[in-house]
Amino acid sequence: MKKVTINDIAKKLGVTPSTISRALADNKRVSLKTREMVKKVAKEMGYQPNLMAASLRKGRSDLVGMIVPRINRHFFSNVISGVEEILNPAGYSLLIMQSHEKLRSEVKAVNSLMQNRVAGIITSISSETDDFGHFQYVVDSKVPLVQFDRVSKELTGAKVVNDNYTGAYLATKKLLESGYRRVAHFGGSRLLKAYCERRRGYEDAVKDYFGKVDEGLIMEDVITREAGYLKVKEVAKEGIDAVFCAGDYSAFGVYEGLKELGISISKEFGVAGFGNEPFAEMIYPTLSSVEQQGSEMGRMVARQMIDAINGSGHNIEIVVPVKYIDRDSSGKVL
Amino acid sequence: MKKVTINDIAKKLGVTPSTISRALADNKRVSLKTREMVKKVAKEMGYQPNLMAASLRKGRSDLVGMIVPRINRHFFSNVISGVEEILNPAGYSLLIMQSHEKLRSEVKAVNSLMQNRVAGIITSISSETDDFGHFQYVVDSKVPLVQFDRVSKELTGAKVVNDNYTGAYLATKKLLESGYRRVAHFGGSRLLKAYCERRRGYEDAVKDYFGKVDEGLIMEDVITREAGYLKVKEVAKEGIDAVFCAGDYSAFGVYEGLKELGISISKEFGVAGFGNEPFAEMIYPTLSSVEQQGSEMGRMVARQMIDAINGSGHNIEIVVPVKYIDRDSSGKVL
DNA sequence: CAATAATGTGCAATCGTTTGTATATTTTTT
DNA sequence: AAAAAATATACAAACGATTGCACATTATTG
Repeated sequence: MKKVTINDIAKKLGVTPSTISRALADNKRVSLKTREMVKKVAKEMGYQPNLMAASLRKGRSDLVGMIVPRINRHFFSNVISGVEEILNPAGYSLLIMQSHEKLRSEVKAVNSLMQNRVAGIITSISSETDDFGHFQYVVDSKVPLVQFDRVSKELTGAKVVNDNYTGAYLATKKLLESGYRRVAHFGGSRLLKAYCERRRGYEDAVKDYFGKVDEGLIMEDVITREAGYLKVKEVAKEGIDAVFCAGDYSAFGVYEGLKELGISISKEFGVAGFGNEPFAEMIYPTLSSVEQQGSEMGRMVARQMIDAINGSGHNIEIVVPVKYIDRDSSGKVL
Repeated sequence: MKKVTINDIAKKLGVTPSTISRALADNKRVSLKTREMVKKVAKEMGYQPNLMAASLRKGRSDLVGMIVPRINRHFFSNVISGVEEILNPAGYSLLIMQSHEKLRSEVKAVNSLMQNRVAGIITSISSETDDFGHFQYVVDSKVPLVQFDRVSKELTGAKVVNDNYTGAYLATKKLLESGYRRVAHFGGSRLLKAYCERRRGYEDAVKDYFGKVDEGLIMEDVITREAGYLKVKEVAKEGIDAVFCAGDYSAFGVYEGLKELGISISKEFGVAGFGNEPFAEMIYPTLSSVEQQGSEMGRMVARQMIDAINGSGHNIEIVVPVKYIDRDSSGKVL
């Protein structure tokens, strides 16, 4: 079963390949009659265009590359899903690679994508990345680069980020309004802007309530379940009665620590997380958290990419709203 | 900044493009000296091979297509991750599409991948798919097809599935050994083999224990959280004292139902799930479940694909072992 | 030293499209 | 009815690599 090409169709119809090509592309330069005939015959013959040939000739492909730290992370897989949702109907296919948070892998991925002559690259930068040469190369090559979540200001092109600030602000505010008085913050790495923003949201909420922030209540790099567990056991006895965690996993660690200490979550100690992992509403008590709307973010990212490919790209930072989800862990009413 | 081609390198070195091509491919027909020189200059000039041109000429690309129902499902994203882990170092890139459980999308995805002349297609069939013409077309086109998890015997090529049977058997067996006497089964669709296998595992475990199976204890299509919740409220009063669910989500629904009914999980009523979702060890009491080892499965799938691409593909079904994880929900010792 | 083999490189066609320009045909305008 | 404009199709050169075959040079052999 040999692959049928436009030349085969041309031969069968007694016209030239160029006419076939134009007919299939609905070019008005070929008569409507011919166009219909060509399409009919093409379908009959089971013609499948060879996108590689087309891309080679056109100088760009219909592939969009995407590099994320890990595919199997709730947030990232949601973004991917959203991107795909928009990109596919627009005629693009997604080439996905993961960096595993390693700069080396990221560089390799970029090269691989560039060799495939992708129409653009979407990425959320690895946490290890401190040199942006590989991405700068993308930009210099005039290949659209759209960043999301973990973005670098050093690189031009569209950026799409969550409204980490507001999410953190709202989560913290609710803890304060529920009556907790010494609300701590378990943050992430200061190197990642997302965490800085969450911290800022926390600080401003506290400031707006008390007029000042107690720096002693802020702990950095407490982002894993284990870290949350250890840290809360360390500080819970020091008069702290609530914590806003920069991630749901550390919040769950806090749950474990508190249970071990015999401290009642919600009644005696408020907790809020960030990310709204699926388990947030399944644990007891249910965990207040901030939903990141990954799919929505992915859709925005995809739209930016399409614009950029079409030459109407903007060098802007888009902030996607987040949703604070109030559950039992942050209300004293339990 | 114009893209540099092998012709540019050839011109600079005063040789022909063919020599460059061979040198870069480490062909012994060009002298070691020349090869090294070419590579050095290529690097200096920032040469990035054009994979589309190469693929066009060679008649096949280094892209592997993958179609899954949903990217953002824990299990699938793990498989993708595993596939990528093996395929990338081997020089292949992954083109991912989701079917959203729709036949139409699946067909579109297949066409899109075929047009991109992928070297092979990996897929887990949509639950809606009852016609396999699109995949048969892939097989007929001699494009390797590797199926996983949701496979069809109608299609030739490697298949990789979980040992659903054993996982279900072990989970059920543990419930019986813990002393529960009327163990029900909340299963999935009979159309999907995976669920049939889980049911079979349940049945055999019960048979081995009691000598016979009470068909009345088996409920089909109870796979969502909502369904589990409703069903357990309906049947818990009928003397049932445990349930093996074909999925963790329905198991969680069972938790909700039981809590509402005031029935103590584990002490009075045993529960086991399937899938080992992240929340399984975070809920109270922790949920016994069967881990599917998605990444491992992905790695196996990728290896099968590489074999198939290299012409040494087997038309076999590989069974990947699962891991029963015993937690509190299925022991009366709580 | 002639004949043969081995080695390294060049030539040119090819993969399947796209597209600028040319040409042939038809239609419209004056 | 001749000139101009519009329409439809053909021609041929790309795009950037790969590869069978030919050729030239050097090394090996009898």
